[in-house]
Amino acid sequence: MTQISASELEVMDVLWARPGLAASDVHDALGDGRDWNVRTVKTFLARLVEKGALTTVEDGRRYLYFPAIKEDEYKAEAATQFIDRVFSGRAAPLVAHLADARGLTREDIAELEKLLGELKK
Amino acid sequence: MTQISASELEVMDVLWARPGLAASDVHDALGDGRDWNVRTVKTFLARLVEKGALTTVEDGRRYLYFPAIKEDEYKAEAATQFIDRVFSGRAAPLVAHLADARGLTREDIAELEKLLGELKK
DNA sequence: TGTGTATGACTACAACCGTGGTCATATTGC
DNA sequence: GCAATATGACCACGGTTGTAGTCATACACA
Repeated sequence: MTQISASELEVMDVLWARPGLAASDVHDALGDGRDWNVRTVKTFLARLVEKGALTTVEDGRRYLYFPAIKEDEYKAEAATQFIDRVFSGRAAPLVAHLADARGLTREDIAELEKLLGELKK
Repeated sequence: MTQISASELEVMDVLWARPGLAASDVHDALGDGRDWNVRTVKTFLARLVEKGALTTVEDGRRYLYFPAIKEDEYKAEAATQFIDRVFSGRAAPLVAHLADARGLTREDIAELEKLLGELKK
């Protein structure tokens, strides 16, 4: 439902992993490869609050940020939307494309098999 | 690579299925549920040409549109990007989410199993 | 032969996105 | 106590996207 951009999602990932960070902590946590200006990160945080994806708790003169939506639910929804949009709702072709495009690892395959085994029950 | 929006992708889908349509034919083919104004469709077509996703052939005083990129290649790339963006590059969690979110059909599961069988070879 | 209609070229415009600047203020380290 | 720094509030700006409008022209039919 809530439309979250790619960059915003990176911010969400940080906060799903460690809820309750302040803006500068999020900035630090993004560190690797992502050298956004702190203000850029703050813009994303503000937009995520506007969109209802984060909530804030005041902590002195700053805010702590908490996810307002569940990671699993958001990602399941995103996956569904993506498959609908690109693969007309069919999951199998997606997996086939992945296999083609990047070669699933032996572990991926094992994991998928295990999953399918469970699904059959 | 080429950035194609969700709406533009619907147009591409029409032309991947039936290359060489004119703008008004694309408009008609979209019909179901999609009641974009013809001009809107033309805007998408023009943008797709700009982006190098379509090429045109003159046909009297109108254009026929042809895909300039392959459906399979584009979708494989899109799938890879999506998984990287949302699932840190791991395919299995995606399938798990799908199973959760929408319930894969028995056919989906069978198809995936067949696929995995082939991949193991 | 004049008028509606299809078509392409160009234009518009608001919302969203990536990116960060400005300004006022609060805090902290010397 | 004062200067550097951190923080939030607000603003900016160009690119993309969804959604068409306008204009000139070309054909098709009455």
